Amino acid sequence: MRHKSFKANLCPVARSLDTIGEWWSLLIVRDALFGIRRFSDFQKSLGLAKNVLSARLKKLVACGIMEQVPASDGSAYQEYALTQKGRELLPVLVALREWGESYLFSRGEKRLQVLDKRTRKPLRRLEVQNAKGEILTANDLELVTVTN
Amino acid sequence: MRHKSFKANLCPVARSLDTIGEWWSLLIVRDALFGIRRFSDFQKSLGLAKNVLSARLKKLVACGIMEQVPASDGSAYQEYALTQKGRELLPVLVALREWGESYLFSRGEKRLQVLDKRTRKPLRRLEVQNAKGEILTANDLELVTVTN
DNA sequence: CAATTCTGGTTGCATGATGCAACCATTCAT
DNA sequence: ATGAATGGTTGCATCATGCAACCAGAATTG
Repeated sequence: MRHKSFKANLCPVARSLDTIGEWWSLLIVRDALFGIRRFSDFQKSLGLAKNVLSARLKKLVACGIMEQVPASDGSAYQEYALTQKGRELLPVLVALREWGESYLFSRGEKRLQVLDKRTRKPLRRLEVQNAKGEILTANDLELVTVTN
Repeated sequence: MRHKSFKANLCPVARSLDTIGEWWSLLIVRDALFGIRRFSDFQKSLGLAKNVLSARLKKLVACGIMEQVPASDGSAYQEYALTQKGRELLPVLVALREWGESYLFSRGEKRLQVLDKRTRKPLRRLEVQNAKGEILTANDLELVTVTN
């Protein structure tokens, strides 16, 4: 059943999910952020069906999140690289990672963690803040309709 | 076709998506963060099929993201409220919102924006930072396997 | 109090999404 | 030249989603 479209939705969350909310899309972006570029490498890393991978990559290219570029090894193949639009999904992936780390692993359970490459230290935790840097919860927020 | 399970995945992103990556789940959490509690209000706000809403709410309760509580108006009905685990999805929703605001609306197009209720000002933008507060890109990150 | 409406679901079914496996054309390596 | 690697496409079965109808209990209205 075709998903309901949020393309015309006033809410940016809904529009984001319309673009990257399908099963597998964010995992493809995650892998691309960590350097995967080849069709077969995405397929091997994720273990998804090639027909679905093909469809997802096509959509990510069509949405401007990824682009196809000549292979970096000089061969005749093409690779998939994130655009700036795609790279700016990093906070989404990091937020998902932090929530998952906090709540979806048992103590002592093996997991993949992200570190700052240079310092080998964990990242500072993402916090929702106001303009002055005060940490906010959902209760501190309101929704308004704007046209900027 | 049943989605591949990421329950045993070492990556927290994959585990998060296993829990909240189904179509509609994050929009339900978004609405709950902004105060919706009743089955019919979720259904009206989102416009999704009642059978899917019912299944999603059941899963969110089973995963400990939401709980069923007596209705706040004293009637015999139940409401759905986010747990702390659910409320801590706020940065995920804010990150999705920011990306969507940046890339999925045309200039001048009407949209819903989140403001700090007290100051009426937009939020500070989420940034991926290291422990010292330096802003990082994906190129500055590495993945390691840990057991903490 | 009875009738009607509201609420929170459950059920049946059709369409599209995902998973699996096979197939195929081009490119690369030996 | 041959076989392997690469990047897909295709066919089909199983599940996910959307739609609409149905239903039981609670609440509201006259």
